[in-house]
Amino acid sequence: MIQALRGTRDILPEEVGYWQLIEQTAREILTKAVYQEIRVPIFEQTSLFERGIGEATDVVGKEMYTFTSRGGKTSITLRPEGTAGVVRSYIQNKLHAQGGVQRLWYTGAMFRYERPQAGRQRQFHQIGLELIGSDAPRADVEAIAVATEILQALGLKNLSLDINSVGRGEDRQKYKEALVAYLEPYKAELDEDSRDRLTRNPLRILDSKDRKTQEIAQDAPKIIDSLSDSSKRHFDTVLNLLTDLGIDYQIDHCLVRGLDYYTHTAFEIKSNDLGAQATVCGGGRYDGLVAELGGPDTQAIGWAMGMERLVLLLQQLTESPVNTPDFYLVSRGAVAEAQALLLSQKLRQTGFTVELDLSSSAFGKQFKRADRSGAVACLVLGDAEADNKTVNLKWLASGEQKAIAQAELLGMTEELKTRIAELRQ
RNA sequence: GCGAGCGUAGCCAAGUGGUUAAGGCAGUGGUUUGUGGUACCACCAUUCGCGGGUUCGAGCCCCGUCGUUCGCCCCA
Repeated sequence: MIQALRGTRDILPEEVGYWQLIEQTAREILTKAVYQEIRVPIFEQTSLFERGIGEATDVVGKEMYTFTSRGGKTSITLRPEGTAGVVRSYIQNKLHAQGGVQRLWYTGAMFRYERPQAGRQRQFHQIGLELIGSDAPRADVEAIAVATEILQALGLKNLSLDINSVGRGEDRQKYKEALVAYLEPYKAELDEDSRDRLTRNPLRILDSKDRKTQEIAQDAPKIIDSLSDSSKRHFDTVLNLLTDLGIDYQIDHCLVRGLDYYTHTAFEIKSNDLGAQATVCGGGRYDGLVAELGGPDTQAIGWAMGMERLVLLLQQLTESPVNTPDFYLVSRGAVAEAQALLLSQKLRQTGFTVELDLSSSAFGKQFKRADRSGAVACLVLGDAEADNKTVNLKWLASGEQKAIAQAELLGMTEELKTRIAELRQ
């Protein structure tokens, strides 16, 4: 038997309602904030991610699905995240020439070669937002606010917003030096990974889960103290505006995100109800990325949410929304079955959901299936009804039924809709 | 890449070396060939992920392998 590859999975009908709910909710809120959907390719030239995300990052270093195109010349990579592709498109299509800011959002599959675990897969799905062309602190807060609105609209609880500023390039360089200077004397006591990172990517040491390393990191210099005045002012303004909007946050001095392009604001929204992979939404400002990828000097901020993780949370809260029919059509006998088929189509055209039993089996069997389908009402068509063009309308909850002309049934749409809506309560 | 747990039917499972592999859900047929939800009856794994080994005998023990889950790393 051929199975789905490790780290990929099927989203079956019983689960897909959650996905549709998330997509629909996000789409509504994003649309109200006048974000426009953008759809970009699922694979790109490898160098886009190498330059955009950073060669030293884990994502680029060991997690990308990279292959050579058939011609043998181009190195191609399945996108491991959404921002790089959107920014490439922004530059290539000269969206900056339209002036002002671009408010964009996207959704789709991302790919990273990692060991699967709870809330982590090799093919996973994100919904993300990019607000390109503003360096205003209000942009940071708008982006975060839209994220929290979506999460709130989904009814998710126990979420917390962690935020930090990683400053701009110069700030970070200065901080890196201070941090390395502080850590150097403790080198022997750090865990192995952190020792490696001392030269390669010292900021990430702050994030280590090793006990001893955490203790040492506690007293390390804070990045905030290395920020320039303007960077500090930006961060303070963002925090004040969050407070104005009533959005709670914790400053996490150790929050350093794994992609190189982040500047200034970095944030994560986490849940207590997930396993080790607790981040539901992550993002930040990326003021240097557009220029780095060959576009004009342009500031921007964005985030991405992990759809699988949202689904995990929703599953804890609600039953999967299911599509149950208004009518289940029971029929038997050649003429009756043909009429039932036609009737099902006409009912659909007037706005009902209709399931047609295709079995020709005994009425008893068909009623049993009608029950299981969760239908509100049954329409019964046998030889007798077929002869005089009637149909038996049976309300399944009460068992009440009556014969009615097919033409008449099709004319009482509003009355039926009201009745069905009542019975669905 | 590293560590730990788990693989018995479509799903949930009992079973810890000794004849025929419990049970439940779902499914199919029937009691009931023009009326469902309840009830009752029947059917539904020659086989326990796969390969090898130990043994008179293996779902059960051992080795390998594949899959899966959780964790490390990293991130959504």
